[in-house]
Amino acid sequence: MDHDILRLLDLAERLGNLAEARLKAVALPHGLQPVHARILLYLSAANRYSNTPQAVAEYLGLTKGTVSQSLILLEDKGYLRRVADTHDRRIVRLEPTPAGDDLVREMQRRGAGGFAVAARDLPEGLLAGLTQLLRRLQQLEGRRSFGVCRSCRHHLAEGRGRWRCGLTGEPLKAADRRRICREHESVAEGRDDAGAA
Amino acid sequence: MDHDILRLLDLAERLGNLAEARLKAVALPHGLQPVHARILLYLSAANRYSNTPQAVAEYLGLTKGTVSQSLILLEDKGYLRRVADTHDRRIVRLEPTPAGDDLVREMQRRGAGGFAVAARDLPEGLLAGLTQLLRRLQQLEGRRSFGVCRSCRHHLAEGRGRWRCGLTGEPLKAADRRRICREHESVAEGRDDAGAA
DNA sequence: CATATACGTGTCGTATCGATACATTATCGT
DNA sequence: ACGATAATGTATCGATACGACACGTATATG
Repeated sequence: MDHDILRLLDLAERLGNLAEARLKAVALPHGLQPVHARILLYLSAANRYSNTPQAVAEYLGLTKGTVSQSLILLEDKGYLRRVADTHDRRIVRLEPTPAGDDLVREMQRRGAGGFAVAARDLPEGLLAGLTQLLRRLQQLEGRRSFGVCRSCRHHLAEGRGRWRCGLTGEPLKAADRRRICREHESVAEGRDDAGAA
Repeated sequence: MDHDILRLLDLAERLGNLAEARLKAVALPHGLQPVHARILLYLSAANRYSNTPQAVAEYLGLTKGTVSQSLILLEDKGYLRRVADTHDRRIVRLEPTPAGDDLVREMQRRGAGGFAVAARDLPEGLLAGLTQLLRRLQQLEGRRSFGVCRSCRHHLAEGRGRWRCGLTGEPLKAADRRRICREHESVAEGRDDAGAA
């Protein structure tokens, strides 16, 4: 059993290497490194509570300083812009520019190209199983889970296609529910009983 | 479908990050970086055709130059030793010293510690599915698969607990069959064993 | 209202990794 | 024996990641 988890993590690392190599091939011609690509990809999927430098650092497991430098580069190249928050003036919001959105789409297209064939006929619960594993490990390490809004324990359905975030009280649009949230908490596994969802 | 593979790769990267952080915590007190730890872990699992600097570089997706420097450090610290090959004197074999084996065991123990709980009750085919995916992607990228000997198309059973490698013609001991081989090729298409070992 | 504390962000200096290019040595094919 | 090929090692260079510090803002406390 100990060996299984180790082999899983080794597989994850090697898969990650492949993904990074692919990302690099797409990003390098634009003068970007894989890290920059990952930041842009995250920001294109993050919701309005989660598009700050701090959130980027936590998501990718980097320090603020490291992220800050990458953000400067991305802004200089015109792939994202900083927007001052209106309510809390400490906070800087990061929004991909149209050029940034284009690049994200290109990376998704060329990143998936060819790979999609390889992903056919894979076991049903692969995605769900991996997600579950990641959640648990991140909880063990005291890190945020960064799940999609819809799967959060604070996500409230109010009927007739209306939803609300129980943490902030704000209403949620359909598109919001698919985005990544920094405040995400798993539904069933708030406690450490590790019960299968 | 396109999105599924992208989410899978994103999950893999994040899992890999966690694994690397854990590895770092174990390796740093010994004056080693995560990369050095991964090299040592690979060498402890590689078979006699696959314990060369070149193989390490291919397995981890690094260049020879990078690996060469890490090997110097690992040798200086006494965790591995270089052994000249008797038949082909260009080749240098890398073998963990007893101290290196100890460190590998410590990393396996402390790396799995705590994580093993998280791996309970995961879907059955998770390991096999990930292995299969990795094989296919590596084949697409023209990279070697580095599977375990037993799952290779060159692996021949001769009955009565005797096996042979169809590529080199050499007989295989039981322990050899569990090791990672650089010349590994998948059996047919897909039918890999994830090696419940 | 004044102060103290916490938080988010950005900057600078340092260490280390990873890649490219080149040099060296050994083996293999003819 | 000789050129081609392959594996390894070395040197240099760019870039990333980290840590410590500084600054402005928000929030709590009296």
